[in-house]
Amino acid sequence: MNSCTAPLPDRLREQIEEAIATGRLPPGTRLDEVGLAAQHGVSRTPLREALIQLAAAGYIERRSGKGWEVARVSAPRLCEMFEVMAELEGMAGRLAARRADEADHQSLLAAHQACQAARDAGVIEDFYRRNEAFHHALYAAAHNGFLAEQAAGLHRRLRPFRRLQIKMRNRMQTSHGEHGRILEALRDGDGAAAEALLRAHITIQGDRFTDLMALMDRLIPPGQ
Amino acid sequence: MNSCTAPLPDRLREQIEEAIATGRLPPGTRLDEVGLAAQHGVSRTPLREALIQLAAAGYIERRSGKGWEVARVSAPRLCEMFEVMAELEGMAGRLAARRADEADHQSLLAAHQACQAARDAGVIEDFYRRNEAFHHALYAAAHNGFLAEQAAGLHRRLRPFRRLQIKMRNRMQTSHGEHGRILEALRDGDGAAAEALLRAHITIQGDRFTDLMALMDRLIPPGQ
DNA sequence: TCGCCCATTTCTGTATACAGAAACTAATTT
DNA sequence: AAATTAGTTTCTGTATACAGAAATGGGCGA
Repeated sequence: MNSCTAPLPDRLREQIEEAIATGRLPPGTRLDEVGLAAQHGVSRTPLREALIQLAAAGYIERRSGKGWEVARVSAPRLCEMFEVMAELEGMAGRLAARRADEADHQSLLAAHQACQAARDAGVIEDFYRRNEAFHHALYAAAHNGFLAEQAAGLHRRLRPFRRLQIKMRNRMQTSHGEHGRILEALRDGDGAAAEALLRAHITIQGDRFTDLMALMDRLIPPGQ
Repeated sequence: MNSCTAPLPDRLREQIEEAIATGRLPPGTRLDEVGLAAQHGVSRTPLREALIQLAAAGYIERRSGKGWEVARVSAPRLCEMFEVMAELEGMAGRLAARRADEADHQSLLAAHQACQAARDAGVIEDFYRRNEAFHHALYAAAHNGFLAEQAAGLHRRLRPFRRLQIKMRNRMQTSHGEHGRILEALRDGDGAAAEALLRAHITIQGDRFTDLMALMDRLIPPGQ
């Protein structure tokens, strides 16, 4: 069990983050230090470190003296986060259009084709992972390491919601089509087009907004 | 001494962050847990919590098993961070231009006039603080809480470098002038103009880039 | 004189102990 | 019967203890 060499707190953080992302720990869940520690077979010290890091990333919140709870992401808050995500993606596209080298274009194309394969196979989970890889390739192509970190972090934090989104009917189809047009713009070195396409690709609007709001109810527990 | 009611780790974090920002703990400084704990009169536990939070925010880095050290911000890295900062500021401006209400405009004007007073008095430290307040007013006017948090965090992290910048000759003058033009664009509801002005206001280019690079040498210790 | 190896020491990572605060329960009073 | 309060219990925040790893320094050998 302890064969993994990664630091203990990091592993705990990943496990808890995964539990939050998959909904096993829904928003508002109270996190008990002793309970979680016992559950993971460690003492409170490394577990606390994991919780502190999760709180710093915004996954959980600490109510002073009252313990930790999984962050409740309100609908307006979620819109705000997607709005920032759209901006970062657009920025990455704009920069990638003029900075991407041949290797970057290759990575993007490979990721795009992997998405296509998953779409054709109809395996949502595969498409979901490869879609993430596509966006990471984009961040790399922008050649701004700090932007890549920030964008990847926010992308990761929005994971559970995107997961819901992508299950919507035809979302795989339309998403893949948008990726294709983005690739074209990048190939043409058209930064403005890439930026606009990526903003639109991320932005929640119209039906997709309503869909997401409807789906959010499934994530938020009845209490409060 | 212990009259403050803020949680102990938060106070430690602020103090250490301040020490890093002011250069009392220059990049590359090794941070010793027992030493810092003794120095602050606390045990290692709350101090470790502060260090974990600082690491999460990027102020310090942990080399597994080898302790902590103040993050070395390379010149390219710094450019990347300013590039993202420029994007966030531009975004805030674009949003503020169409979302700001009368109270927001009042806050911005008040902050602007406070800057003007500090500029006329020639007190750099005052101008520095009020400049920060101006930008915070801008974030608030954008009416995106998440953006405000992200922008404020990055702004804070770039503090030491902006501090150096602002000491440059005439920087107070030009900065204040730019603020004035930004206010006009916001008043006119001209989002594109506000975005462009704020991008340019933040972006490091030309002489300012060279200035900053020259000044960075004063921050980076001789070692390595 | 330079390099290598071993012992010592320091420091990190983790576990545990303890005090104080918060939450919960139950009993008593209005 | 409902509300309030006292007692109990649980949990957080902090301190301390301990083991293992890394860094340091001295001594020995080439």
